[in-house]
Amino acid sequence: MKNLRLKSARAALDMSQQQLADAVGVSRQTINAIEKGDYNPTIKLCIAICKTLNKTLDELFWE
Amino acid sequence: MKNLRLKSARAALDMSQQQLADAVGVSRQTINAIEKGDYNPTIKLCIAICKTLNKTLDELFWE
DNA sequence: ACAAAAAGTAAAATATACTTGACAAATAGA
DNA sequence: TCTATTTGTCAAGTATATTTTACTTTTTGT
Repeated sequence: MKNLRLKSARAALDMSQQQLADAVGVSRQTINAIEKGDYNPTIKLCIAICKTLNKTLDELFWE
Repeated sequence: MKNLRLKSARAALDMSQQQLADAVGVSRQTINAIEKGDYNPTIKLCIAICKTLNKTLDELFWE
């Protein structure tokens, strides 16, 4: 299932996938894959994404 | 840095590392390493741990 | 309509999460 | 003290997260 909360939080800051990827130090494809939902990032990356987007783990990754 | 919140939540349910490991489907060494803090589990595993211990991601893994 | 940027996707390579097996140190109970 | 359980730790192997390159499709701006 897609992570629409992540996509939405990124859009709210007007960031591209590339910009978010650069900010957290991964490739654009990794961000794309996380939003697409077909895999399982590390918690460290999730936390970096949350901090960049001013959200918490529960807000973006809790089910 | 050690994850003492995880260790504490596990102790509160009187579970051994082995029992938690079995409950979430990983090895005991993986649980030990996460509590020891010297690595970076996947979000899927973190969520499984949280559900088993009746906690949320923010409670156990947010900084 | 056109061009440029952003997003979706895929295959092969690399980095690292996680397993297995094993053993020592620490803790708990009789 | 003695034994059993739990925890800490290590090395080698396997599974998978992430990268790189590359190409197509979709969206955005003029």
